[in-house]
Amino acid sequence: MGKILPREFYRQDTRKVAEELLGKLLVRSIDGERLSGMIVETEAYRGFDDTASHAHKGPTERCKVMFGEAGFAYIYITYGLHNMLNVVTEKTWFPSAVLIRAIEPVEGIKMMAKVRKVKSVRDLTSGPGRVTKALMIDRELNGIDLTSGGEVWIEDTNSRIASALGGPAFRGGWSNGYKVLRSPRKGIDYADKSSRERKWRFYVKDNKFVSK
DNA sequence: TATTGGATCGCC
DNA sequence: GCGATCCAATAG
Repeated sequence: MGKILPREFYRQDTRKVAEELLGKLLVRSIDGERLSGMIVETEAYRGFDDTASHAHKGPTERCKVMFGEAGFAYIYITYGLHNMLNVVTEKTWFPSAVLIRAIEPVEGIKMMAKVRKVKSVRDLTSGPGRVTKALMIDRELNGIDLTSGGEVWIEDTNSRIASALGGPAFRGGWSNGYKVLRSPRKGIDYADKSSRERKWRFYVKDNKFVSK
């Protein structure tokens, strides 16, 4: 079993956390069963001058978790139907979080498929709304601690990769390492120019679970 | 209190 | 390409 990432990890610069989360294992414990996947795509939302961030004008009822302690979950609904999972980063009162946009399924793939009702494995978790649906994460879990090993947490993956090598989820090159690419963030046309231009989306090159 | 528009997805 | 779907944010 991998080691649960401690609060110190989340207290680092949001862009560093976003990049370092790639390759880590996102775990959902449900009825004693593990559902999990490797994180392959993230986005950083950071500070008062980032007009793409919900929190740039200050705390509101929805986004107040982003102003709290690092290592907690910020979960909200967008477009009236999709739950988005973020991890809070950096210092208290500095609004910052990383959006988990895609994972590569590792454990509990059958259960994910049951919940998602899609044809291909690729469609299970290749987008932020798909990730939360597959892992049965919704805003009931907003504000939970991600460092205490309760319902949701993130693990180091070294031992996990070893045990999973050769498994179906790993065809495609995890055993050979991976390259990180970055780009502007998605779906933020409403933000100002400098915010739109920031390359705060991080993803694993050539991984098929990265969203389109 | 009313209006508006999303950190998307899935089907046409 | 477009409709779904509903809540938070803002304006009045």
